[in-house]
Amino acid sequence: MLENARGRKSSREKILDAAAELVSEIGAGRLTLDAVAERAGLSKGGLLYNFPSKEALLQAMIRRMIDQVTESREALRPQLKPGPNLEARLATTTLLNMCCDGKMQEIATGLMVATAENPRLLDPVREVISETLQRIKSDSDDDAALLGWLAVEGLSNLEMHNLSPFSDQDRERIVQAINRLLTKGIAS
Amino acid sequence: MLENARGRKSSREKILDAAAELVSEIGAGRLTLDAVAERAGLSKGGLLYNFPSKEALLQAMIRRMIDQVTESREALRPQLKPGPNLEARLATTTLLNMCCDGKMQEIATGLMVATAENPRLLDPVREVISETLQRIKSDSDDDAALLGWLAVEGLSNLEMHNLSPFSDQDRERIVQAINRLLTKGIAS
DNA sequence: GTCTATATCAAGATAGAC
DNA sequence: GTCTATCTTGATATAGAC
Repeated sequence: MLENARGRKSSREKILDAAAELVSEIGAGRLTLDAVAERAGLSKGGLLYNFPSKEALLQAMIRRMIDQVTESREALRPQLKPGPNLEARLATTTLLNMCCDGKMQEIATGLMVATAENPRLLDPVREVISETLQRIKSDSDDDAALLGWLAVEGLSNLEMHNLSPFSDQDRERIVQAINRLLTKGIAS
Repeated sequence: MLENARGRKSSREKILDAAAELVSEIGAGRLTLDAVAERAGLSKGGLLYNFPSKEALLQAMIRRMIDQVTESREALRPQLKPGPNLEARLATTTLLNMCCDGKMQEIATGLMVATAENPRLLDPVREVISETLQRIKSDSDDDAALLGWLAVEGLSNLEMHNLSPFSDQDRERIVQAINRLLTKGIAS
């Protein structure tokens, strides 16, 4: 899907890669078509052939980020043992994994550009989040699942913006506490 | 502090108000000095006398947002009954209150502009978050406080970007669950 | 499908009058 | 302290050649 018959990345993919890299390197507000074109190894005209406007490019960036998250979650599904709060565990683990390999930064800053340029670009994200909530609700009885999910949202948001005050040790304890919450629930 | 001897707002304050309003109305990426000046009721020259550059304006916006959060927290302090996890309860309640009156949106989008233009503008925010963590750690023994705080961070982040999938009913349940967590801890 | 050249414009910032 | 006028830059987008 991502490569053509010869096994080489399409211009489209190269452009999206370049844009994602740039956004995490130079910051969201400084993403320009010139820079993207140069990084992707083609001219601005070539870029604008593939994406007729900057907004089209941003839209495609968001779309791809969403698809990556979904893919990660489904790749993880067969590895988790069934049990209570499975969907919540899937959602949280997926997010936590992404934080570590730098992808999350790209996603965050990508979203940043999106909201800065045009809040409507976030519509597909809204939809995914809504679906995730349904999923989590559909397989959990208590509120622990929601709390755990929200805590991970909070943690990854902080990490996305380089605002996390936690040491590695702190983070490890927190992750374990969230897992405990998802398996044992809130004290009654 | 915010008003001069005649009880009228200073230009500085009018400008900061205007900028905050605009950011929540037209989006972070579209905040221009022209627009701010017009909304504040003065010329661009006048604006640039008060804030010599756009970056200076953004910096002041961030500063004021932080101060508002701190003030809210300290105003709340005498109203909460002492007990376990007081600092965590203060932090979470403050955040949750701000979400409701629209201020939070302004803050969020303000931060958005900041990161888009220049990640370093977030340095003071980093500092505040770090202080908050110290505060919370210093008066709680378990991890429930951290989890509750993170969950509220997650919730308010979603609400800040208009991404919250929760109904009023959902939200109410979640807030209660967080309070339960902060008073009763995680099941062991 | 990709390139170069160019039109167009918006925005930040400066200078100097009042 | 605020205004108007102007400079300058940088970025999106178009047009048409290859």
